[in-house]
Amino acid sequence: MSDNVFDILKERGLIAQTSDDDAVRKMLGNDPIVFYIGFDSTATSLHIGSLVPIMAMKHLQRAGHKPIAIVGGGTTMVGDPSGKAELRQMLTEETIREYGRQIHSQLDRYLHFDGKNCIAVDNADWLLKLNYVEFLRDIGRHFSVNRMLAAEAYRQRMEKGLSFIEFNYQLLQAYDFLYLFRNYGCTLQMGGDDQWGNILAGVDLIRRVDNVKVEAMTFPLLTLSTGAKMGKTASGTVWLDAEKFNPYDFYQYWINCDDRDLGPFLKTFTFLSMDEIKRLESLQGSELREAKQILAFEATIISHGKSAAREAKASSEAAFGTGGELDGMPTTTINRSRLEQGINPAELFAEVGLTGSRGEAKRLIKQGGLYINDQRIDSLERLVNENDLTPEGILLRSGKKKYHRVLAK
RNA sequence: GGGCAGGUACCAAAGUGGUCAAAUGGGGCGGGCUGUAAACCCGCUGGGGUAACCCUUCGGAGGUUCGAAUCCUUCUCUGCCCA
Repeated sequence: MSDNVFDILKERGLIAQTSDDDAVRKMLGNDPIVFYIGFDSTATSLHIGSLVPIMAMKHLQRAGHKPIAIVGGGTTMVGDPSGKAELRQMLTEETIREYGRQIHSQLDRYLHFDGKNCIAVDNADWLLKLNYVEFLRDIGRHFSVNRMLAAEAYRQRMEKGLSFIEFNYQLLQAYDFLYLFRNYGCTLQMGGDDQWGNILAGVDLIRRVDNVKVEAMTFPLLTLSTGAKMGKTASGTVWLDAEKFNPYDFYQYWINCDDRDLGPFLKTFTFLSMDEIKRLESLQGSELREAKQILAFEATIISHGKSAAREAKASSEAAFGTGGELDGMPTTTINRSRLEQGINPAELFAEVGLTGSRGEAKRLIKQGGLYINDQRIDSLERLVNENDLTPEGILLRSGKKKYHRVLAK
């Protein structure tokens, strides 16, 4: 098999479209190139959806190419209408900066910015300085409104309405590419397939103003076999930040994936060899659990490191099988005196976040959905007290698989 | 700027003075069956309370009324048509 990273991405199903397959393959097979992906600063943390571009960047990085990550302070101020049903909430400049800082440090964990072979830039640095009229004359004139309106991304929005600010997003993203091309020699932009239009706009722009052919590549948008969008669970969005989304829960997210998603997930979210992946995919029935454990372990290592992954794995095994330590389990420590008095379980479950409210906890108790140390709570009268305290603490469970450990001090 | 139609819970969408914490569908959650999977069946789905009941919610703010998601005023946002 070829060691051209293009072929690796292709084999893993990570390529949706390119501007020119042969040209892209050739450029990736030769000397190191500079490429970029943009990340919006719309939240304090990236979520699992950003993992696809991150993995792709890592693949190219491993092959010796030089990544640039744009943390999009400038473009975020405008807001990308692609794939959005309506105008999204406008964030203040200050908020966007703060989000950008956090996202920058997260990306750093994956990519290790060194300021030279791997850098992060904020497009606010150049976009905010643009002069409006000058920009219109130099850049705006290269964009055909007719053509933009024909694009799927905008056509959808013709129904719901599209504000002028959003309509400009594409110009700014195209300009980013031009800027990076001129200042960093960046010749390839990648992104999710929903970005195809925006990315191509940049390719076109560079061809028109600098008469150079640069390239574009997009990744397929991962949807689950159930049709749902990836990355939502009962505990909310699957964030990449360990503070916002516990590594144990992260591990469980992968364990709980649908059988049908296993193969694509292994290819996309781990660096396992294709041979190994083929072996895992061929497993049948309950053996698939083993494959899911490997998926979960590998994916957790990439995002949270080896020791967190080990803890998560051990806790998962402790909760669902035999043996293993519970140390990676989300844990809350409470005052021993409260146990001595006895705690209303509804209160405790709500407090540790296993249920959204006491009312919900009570409902679940009535439905037989809450457990203490794997024993169903069968009465609203029951209190949690010292007798429930095991050497491992008290293991609370909501439903089949949401666990939380309580320690007393 | 003018005219019209709208803003209801996570989403979509009923409701047009009390019987509305608000139909229905989706989603989500719990139970059963399983493999920590899918499909399927049953149940739940604002907060507090064992309960009676209390509190908060129908774009925002005022008002009418014994009583408002429902009527009035005003503000605001969105869509459509005209300019």
